[in-house]
Amino acid sequence: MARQVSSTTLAQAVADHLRMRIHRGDVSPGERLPAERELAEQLGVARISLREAIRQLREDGYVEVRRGSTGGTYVTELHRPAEAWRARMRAQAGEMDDIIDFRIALETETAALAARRHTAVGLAPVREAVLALHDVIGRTAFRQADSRFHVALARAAGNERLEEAVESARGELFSPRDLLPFREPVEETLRDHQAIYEAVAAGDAAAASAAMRAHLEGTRRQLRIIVFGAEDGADEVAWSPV
Amino acid sequence: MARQVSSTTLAQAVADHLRMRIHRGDVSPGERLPAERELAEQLGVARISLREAIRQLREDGYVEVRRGSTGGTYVTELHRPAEAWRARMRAQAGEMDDIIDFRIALETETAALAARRHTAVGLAPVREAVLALHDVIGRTAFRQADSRFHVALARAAGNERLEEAVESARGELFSPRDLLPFREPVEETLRDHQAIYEAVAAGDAAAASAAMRAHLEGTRRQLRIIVFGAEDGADEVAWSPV
DNA sequence: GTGAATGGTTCTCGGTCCAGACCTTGATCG
DNA sequence: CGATCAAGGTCTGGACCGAGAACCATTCAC
Repeated sequence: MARQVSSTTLAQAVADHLRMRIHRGDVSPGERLPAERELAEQLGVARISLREAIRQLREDGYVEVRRGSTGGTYVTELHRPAEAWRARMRAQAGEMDDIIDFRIALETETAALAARRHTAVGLAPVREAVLALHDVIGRTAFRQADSRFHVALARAAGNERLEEAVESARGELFSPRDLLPFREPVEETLRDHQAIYEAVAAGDAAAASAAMRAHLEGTRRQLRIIVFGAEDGADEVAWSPV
Repeated sequence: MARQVSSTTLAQAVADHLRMRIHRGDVSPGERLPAERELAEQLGVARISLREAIRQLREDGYVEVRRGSTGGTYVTELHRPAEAWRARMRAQAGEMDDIIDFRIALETETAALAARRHTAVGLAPVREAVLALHDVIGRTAFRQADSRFHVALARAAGNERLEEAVESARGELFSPRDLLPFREPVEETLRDHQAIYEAVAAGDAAAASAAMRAHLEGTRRQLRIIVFGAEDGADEVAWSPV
């Protein structure tokens, strides 16, 4: 009966939104955000609120601001936020697993729903995202193709609540993959996405769900290596799909 | 790139919080909320913000306010909100199924996690909630015991994100069960809860997940009858657990 | 050097929120 | 019957936030 309730300031909401978009890879290191006046209008907020949000992101090392005619708000290489994220995951041991478990809950069922409701038109973006991963050059394109796949699949499932929750949960993980050597995750991700797509396209809900679970358990292993530096406890993953 | 971002007023947040608590059955028809000054302090907001929230709830027919020494804010019989909810679900056909599908995603995995992590101490509240349903007299007690079970199970799963999401999704459904004849849902719910509890206590994640799915599909059937008045399309439920 | 595009700053108006004081209502008890 | 008390109802002053608009400062291309 005693939980605290609070509202969010607009600047905070904008900062969260932008941070999530950076985490998800919608905008990548080196890229420039739209000009303040323009972005404020796009988001439907006053410029001063957007500026306060940018100030927060700058303090956390997500963006750098330059003035002048080629100026603007540029996304950094994200070294500092990535390291801060890693430190936080190390400090609060269970949190990373909780996020992954949450994603498993959402995305296995998302894959199953997409398989049951699959339509050619709904699956087209999913297929494109799978193909895009083949031609990927560089981390930026990799992260964007990866994100596109999961979001497209959520949309194909046709459930707005699931789609929003998937996007939100994905925003809590992100960038530290850039700290990994590059070849392996791409190949593994490519293989997993392919398998999920095929199961969904075949209308096999159980297989789609199982493939998604396997994919996310693979993500968990990767993140464990990144965060903790060694592959400990990687065998407790072997329980059968529910 | 063009999504709108917005903040919430504190009064709106408080109203949503209280409405959800009523939906979930934490406070039942006829019960009195704490005095305004007291409740405002509990929630950590100014009295004027709480009053604005109560004004909203009063307009929607959730509460009645009486003055004097036995006065206070009383929860109504909820006839009007229940009817409004039903009308909304009829108008937006897919929404009810989306909410149920969302709950299935969250709660099947919650049950599986609880089964894998089961500890005697964590399961005690779940067991109590199952037993409470045996002794239930009246709708109020039924709804509270039902709610207690799901929340206790989410807590036993030990994942805060899942727990919050489960509570939030449950807040979107609720009360219309009171419009049903009373005996059947109790017996069905009792049987389902018992099955879920036994699977969790046995550490059988797959069985717990399947039992939860069956329970929620049963809920879907009940709600279909309540909202649409007939049992249509009740057979498309028969696909096997994933 | 000039122009254009950008971020930086300041002002005003209205809305939100808080804290506190005070008023009104209605049940109850001496 | 009247006093009391616990509850909701109302008002005020001040702090802060958000929207909108105008203007300042910096940088770069030409």
